[in-house]
Amino acid sequence: MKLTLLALSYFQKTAELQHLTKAAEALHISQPSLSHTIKVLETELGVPLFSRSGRNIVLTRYGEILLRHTNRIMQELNGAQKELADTKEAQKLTVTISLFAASMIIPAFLTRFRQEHPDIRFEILQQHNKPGQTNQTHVDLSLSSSINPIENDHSVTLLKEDIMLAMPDTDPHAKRPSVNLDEFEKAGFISLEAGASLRTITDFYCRMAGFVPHVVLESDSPTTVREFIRAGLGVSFAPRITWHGVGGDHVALVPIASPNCQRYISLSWKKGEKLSPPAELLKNYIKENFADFAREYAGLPPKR
Amino acid sequence: MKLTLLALSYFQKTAELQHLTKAAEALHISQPSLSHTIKVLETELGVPLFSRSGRNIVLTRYGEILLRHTNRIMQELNGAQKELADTKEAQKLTVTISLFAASMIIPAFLTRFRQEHPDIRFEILQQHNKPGQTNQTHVDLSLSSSINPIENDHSVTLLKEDIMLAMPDTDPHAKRPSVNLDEFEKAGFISLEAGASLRTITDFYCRMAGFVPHVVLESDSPTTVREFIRAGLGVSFAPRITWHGVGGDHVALVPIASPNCQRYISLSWKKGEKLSPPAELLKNYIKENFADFAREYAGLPPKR
DNA sequence: TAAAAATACTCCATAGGTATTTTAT
DNA sequence: ATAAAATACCTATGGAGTATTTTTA
Repeated sequence: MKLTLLALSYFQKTAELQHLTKAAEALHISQPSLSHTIKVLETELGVPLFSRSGRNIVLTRYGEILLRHTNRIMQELNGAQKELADTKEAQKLTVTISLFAASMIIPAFLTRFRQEHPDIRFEILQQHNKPGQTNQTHVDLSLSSSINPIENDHSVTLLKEDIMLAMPDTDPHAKRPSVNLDEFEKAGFISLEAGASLRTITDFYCRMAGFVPHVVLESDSPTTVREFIRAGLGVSFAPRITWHGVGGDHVALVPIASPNCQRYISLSWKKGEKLSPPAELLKNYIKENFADFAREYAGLPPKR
Repeated sequence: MKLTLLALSYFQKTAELQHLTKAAEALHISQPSLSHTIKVLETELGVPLFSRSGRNIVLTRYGEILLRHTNRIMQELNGAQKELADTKEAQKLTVTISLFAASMIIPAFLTRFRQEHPDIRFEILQQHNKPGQTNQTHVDLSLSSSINPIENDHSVTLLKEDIMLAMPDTDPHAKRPSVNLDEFEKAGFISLEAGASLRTITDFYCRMAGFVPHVVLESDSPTTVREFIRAGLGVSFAPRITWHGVGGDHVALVPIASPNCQRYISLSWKKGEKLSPPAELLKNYIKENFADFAREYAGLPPKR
């Protein structure tokens, strides 16, 4: 295939003007060059596209056929370039956020942010640790949790929260002011899938209490977990603030006296690379407002 | 514009397989070459098309956009090539005929030919001597008329016919067995446009008779001419055989005694170049059958 | 004769190749 | 250790140029 878009666009212009010299001028190339390119195109297609009519040239029937298709091809090509440019432009206003924690609370939080910056768009990624898909897409910000606070040049700790136990209000422990984790060695746990950030933390606390939790069901949504608890399927760890939705009718939240179960929610951003303006904006907004927003969301008073 | 169809087709294949090495193999080029071509394409468009996912590659959102458009472009391109090939094929079965004479009789004649060769198609050109349009299209056969018979390596004379005068049957000359042309020195003539083959011949005969015809109206269709004669607008030269349609109700055809007015219809074909099989077929068919067909058409007995 | 297209040649940008390195399983 | 992509560097084809010739109004 020797066909090129260049040759086709030259052909298109030449067909429009039906005049080699003028077309060459309009295309900013020399007349012999255009003449040659057209000839190559004709040889390649095996049909004459133009025929001389006196001093000038006119399209042959083949030329007319090719012109129709060429017009559509060029239109398609321009459409592609325009769509790419538009998408690229839109992407500049998009902040990509990777969520390893606090996924319940984030939609409401971002909704509040959007009231101040309605032109900024978000892209939320939650499909972590999926095999074979080392999520390549560049990520501006990410929210995660850990046992100890994180503080470095590309991360900041936003919030410390206690991890409680959620259980049916029919459970013998439900009325107690607090429980010890080792009392639940034999209990069935409903928890996040292995590898998730909270799961790693709670597994650690269970090991501290001297057992490996017996997981009866894995789910990644607090609302779903609540339904299972209510149905009596088991108990679940419940971060006091960000999983506030777990509590409610027939589900009791009990503090854990020992070990001292807590986690830290932290925000990280791209290291080295400079954040886009909208991402920088959102980063600062999260730093300043996330903790208060979360406590308010959980019905607690603002801290400090 | 550095975009090439080649690069797009490579991209298309690579997108389909999401695998550089396999795509390179399928495209019969080396992997580094393909890698490079894709990179150039990405630079040209200013967006990443693929991103690495572990060992392999996956389309980015930009890649998906481009792929949609590329598929349409390639489809359009294949459509163009197919349509050109089909047209070229059809053209092989088309005979192009240029008519300078006998245009009235030709449709009926070709209809008879088509009964024997229904797959052959015709292209009839009649717009002669149009300024600026030296009809470029290649012509297989042409029919023309002249005062003297033509016989050479690319022409043959088909028919000799008398040229008569057509006039309203109310004209004083209409009942005469024959007339002399000089009697019509003052008459109004209806004739073909200047430059037409018959017009050139009749102008010559008028000059022989000592006058320049006073043309009141030009028309190129015998049926139209007949209507004008019937309306009393003037008289007209009428070749006895090929213009047979001129005679009829209220229009008389009178032989010309002096000068001896006649013309020869001849067939010419491309000189030097070989005729296509259908054109050769039609050439021979015309040579053998045109004269008899014309005489029959004119209600005359076959000659010789 | 002059305007247009075609031809002849020269040059260089780029598609394509081979060899090698980097990246990730 | 191996499969895949990326990089480095070299080669050669074809697109573009200038100069010239051919065609035709």
